[in-house]
Amino acid sequence: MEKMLSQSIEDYLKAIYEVESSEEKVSTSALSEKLGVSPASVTSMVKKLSERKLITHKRYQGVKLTPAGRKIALEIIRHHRLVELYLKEALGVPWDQVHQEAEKWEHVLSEDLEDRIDKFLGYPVTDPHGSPIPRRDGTMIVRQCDALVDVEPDTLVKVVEVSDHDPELLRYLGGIGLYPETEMTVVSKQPFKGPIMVELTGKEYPIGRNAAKYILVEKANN
Amino acid sequence: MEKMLSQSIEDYLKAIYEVESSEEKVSTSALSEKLGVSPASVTSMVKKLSERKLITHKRYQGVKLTPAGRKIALEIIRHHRLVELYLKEALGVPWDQVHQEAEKWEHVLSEDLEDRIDKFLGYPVTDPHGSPIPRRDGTMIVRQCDALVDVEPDTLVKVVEVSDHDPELLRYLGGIGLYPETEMTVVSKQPFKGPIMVELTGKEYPIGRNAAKYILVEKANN
DNA sequence: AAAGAAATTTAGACAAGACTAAAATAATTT
DNA sequence: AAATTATTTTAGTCTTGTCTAAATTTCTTT
Repeated sequence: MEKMLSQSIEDYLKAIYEVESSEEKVSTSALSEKLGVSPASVTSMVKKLSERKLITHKRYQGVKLTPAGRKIALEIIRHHRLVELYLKEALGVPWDQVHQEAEKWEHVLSEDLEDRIDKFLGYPVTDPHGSPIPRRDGTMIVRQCDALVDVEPDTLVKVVEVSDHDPELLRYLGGIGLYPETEMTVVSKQPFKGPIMVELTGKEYPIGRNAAKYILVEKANN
Repeated sequence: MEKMLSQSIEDYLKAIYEVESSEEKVSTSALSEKLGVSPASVTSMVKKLSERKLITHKRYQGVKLTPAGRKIALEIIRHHRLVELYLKEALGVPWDQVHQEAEKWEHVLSEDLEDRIDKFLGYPVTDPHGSPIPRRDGTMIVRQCDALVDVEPDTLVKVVEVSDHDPELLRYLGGIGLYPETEMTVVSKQPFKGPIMVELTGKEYPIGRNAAKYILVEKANN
């Protein structure tokens, strides 16, 4: 018996999940930033979500998802990632555009359609950016990997995941052939916070330090 | 340069278009009924739509779409019908369910995705219920046809269109093999407002008078 | 033509979710 | 430790779209 949740609530829960994944504390300001909404708005929504037992909250100390809240967040993320992959596979939408489309579609996907899409795609486990797709039961496989920016030069790595939030970065990476599963060598890290040079398909390309934070890799078994 | 319209506004414009197609006047109560909101709510939305020049309105006399309003209504209907057909063709959603899914999807379809779906489907002209799909330029082909309820017995007809609003009716019709393009013979009209008997694939089936209002047919060239 | 019924509009309230400005608390610097 | 700065919360407002109840207008009946 699914309760009907507003799109706003779904967006907040998803944002909280995502901040929880990368930061220690889920602060009001982090959510404000992420959702493009004023801090005051976050506070009032946080109050509502607490009342509904979807998060816990101690004044001035950030929020945490309850199991119920996490379940919903993962369901939305599942929708999002299935839709991303579906749009790419079935309709040929380029990988730098699927994210913004999915932001809208994730909220209108029925369970029935979710299942049909899942089946059509052959029960996939990752989306076009390499992010794991949560299962229907609210579990998700998390892989151990490193940010490209932290990898030492002269290492052969395999791309695991690329953040989907910056279309321009995705276009650049797509242009040089850098996708999840791509293997490449970290050649050097230029000094003074300069770019990281990587080699793939025989050529060298620069990747900015900031961008390299959002590219997750694992050491390839060379 | 598309103005961003709320889902409510889109729903009202679509409802007005649909009522305009079948009734003389688009009354407050008809919209109230169709949209499932109170008459008072309709009045206040009507005021807003008038101000935006999407409809014209004379107090106590119903509303009319302006060309701008009609363009938007047809765009939403185009989305709706493309999505209906797409869900059926690409994902195998049964024809009695596509309507309610499309009610949600029609509001989140980008122009780019609209084009991709249109192309995928081979630029179709009708949806799964036989309704014409408006073109991108805001035009729509309207066909001349009769309600099944008005057809004289002993006539060979071809089904043109079936209303998509009652899933149960659609399931029944699907069960007896009655779809758009199906040819059948009107055998008799039972007295005392009894059902209409039709023959298709060698068998006779009853269709209620009320249902028969929502089945549009044309005389087949026998 | 007047009375009653039906439809429409007005008036006022409410919920969701956003905002700004100001107050309260926490963190940082001196 | 006090002062300054940053973060968070409170208080109050706004917009959108809904509602109910009451008033108005139109339609129908006699």
